[in-house]
Amino acid sequence: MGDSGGERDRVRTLDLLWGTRAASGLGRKPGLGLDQIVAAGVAAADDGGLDGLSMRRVADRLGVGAMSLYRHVQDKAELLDLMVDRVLAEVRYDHGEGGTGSPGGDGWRSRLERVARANRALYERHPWLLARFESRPPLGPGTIAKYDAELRAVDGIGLTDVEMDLVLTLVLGYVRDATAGLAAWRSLPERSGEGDAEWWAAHEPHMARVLGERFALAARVGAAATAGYGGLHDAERAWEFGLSRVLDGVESFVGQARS
Amino acid sequence: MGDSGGERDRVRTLDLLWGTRAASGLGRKPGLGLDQIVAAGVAAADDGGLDGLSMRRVADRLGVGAMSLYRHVQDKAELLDLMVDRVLAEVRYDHGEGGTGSPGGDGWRSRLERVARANRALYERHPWLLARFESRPPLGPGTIAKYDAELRAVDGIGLTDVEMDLVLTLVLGYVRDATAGLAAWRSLPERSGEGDAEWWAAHEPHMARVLGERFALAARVGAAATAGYGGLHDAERAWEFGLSRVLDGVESFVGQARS
DNA sequence: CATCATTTGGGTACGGCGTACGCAAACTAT
DNA sequence: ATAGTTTGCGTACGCCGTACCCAAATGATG
Repeated sequence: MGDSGGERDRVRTLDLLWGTRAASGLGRKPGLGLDQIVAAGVAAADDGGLDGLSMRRVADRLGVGAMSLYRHVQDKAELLDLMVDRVLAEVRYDHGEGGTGSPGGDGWRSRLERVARANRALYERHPWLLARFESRPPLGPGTIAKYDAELRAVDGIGLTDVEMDLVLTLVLGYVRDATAGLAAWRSLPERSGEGDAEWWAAHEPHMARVLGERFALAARVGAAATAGYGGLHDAERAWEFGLSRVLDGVESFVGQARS
Repeated sequence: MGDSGGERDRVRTLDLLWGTRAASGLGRKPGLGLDQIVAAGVAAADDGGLDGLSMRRVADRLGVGAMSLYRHVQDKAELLDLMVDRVLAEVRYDHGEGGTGSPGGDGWRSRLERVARANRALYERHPWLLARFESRPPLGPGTIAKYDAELRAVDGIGLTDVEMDLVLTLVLGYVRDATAGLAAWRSLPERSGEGDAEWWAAHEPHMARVLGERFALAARVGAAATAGYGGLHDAERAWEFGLSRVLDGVESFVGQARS
């Protein structure tokens, strides 16, 4: 989503993120603050999605002209970067130290699980974050604070620094993908106005023809997977299943890394 | 990426996908085929990305007017759905039956790994697929053929139908997310024209201030994670690490499901 | 062959987008 | 009072998806 062809100043974006501006004091006083713009952007994206987010719409929300935003922001892409860092700052943890286990710290699994669920909640609060996955936003205070807090979940359990990062990347990646799957599944019936039953009814004639021929396995498993408990419940089950599996994979790794 | 607010006929899209059209034979002969349009769309997206994909551009590639496409396709969104199904049809497998292990079939892990690598190759051939993750496209022949072939990797190893689907969803989800991470990491220096060194140089002054204060852990681990072997090699390592971890998680599940 | 119904190709146009450019207003320093 | 600097924003340009409509091409019917 498109910052391709971008030639904008990344260092200036960092200054914006960390609040390091010159602010010479001269000239007309700004009646419009960067924080308000970013907040309006987040609000606009929260209801309306990334598609509904336009510079004019953000400006309307603030009661200013569209071009006024460009006095504080270089690009729409830069505004999006600032928005990301702002919502990442919302995440808070307070996993102190131990959890279930011994004082050496064996509650890492429950801590990682808490990290996963917090991230899922974040994505559900701001679904447009899911569509920003392909660009690596600059490291702002919100991004780093979140990273720092989440590293604490896997700190001191016998992993090297690189391994801690690898584990965290894996878990966060799983959460993003699984949450995207949940959101897509949830938005499907609402978009076409059909329930799950009608959706399958529309697909069935095509499935039936193909069932006895080449794709018998797909037809059988697909039916079982979606018709089992009803669409939404199934997506929830997939979330729990995947999370357990990922944590199992981490657990076997942590076990042998400690050896 | 917007098909929000879509009210288009999904059944007609299915007919297009499976080649079930009326084709009354009357009227002017079509000088433009649906296949050519979809192929041109894929080609346009391959070089230029999803941002660069516009109806006018696809039409130019075919030497026709932009509005001519709408005789064969309802929407841009429908064209995208057709494009997705077409590229999914590219994936081919020939995992016969056994692999490394006993005739009962214990080569599932290598088969799943082959599935994962094939999907990564697919995403690298068509990076725009990564940005289409949030919409669940209709089940066309390419989608189902791929699903069927991939289910074969986990068929007959003691899992229920639902569990087979869950495992496959988990692995494919990991591949998508990890590949997106690789792509984002790769595109970062090319976008700003900087190498990894300059990127860190730009971030360093801000990191330094924060290092001793609140986010010491993040600063230490972040530096270790990215500076270890150089950016790109690290991303490759993250891919292998995550894949092994996911497969480990599946393995422990398969083991206890067989009990 | 003439006529009509039907289907395809595509030109024009509309509303929305990101944003380059330039000017008027507001403010500080002199 | 004047100059210099910064902010707000109106206008305009080139993109985009696509609604609408008409001309060209073809099969069916007389």
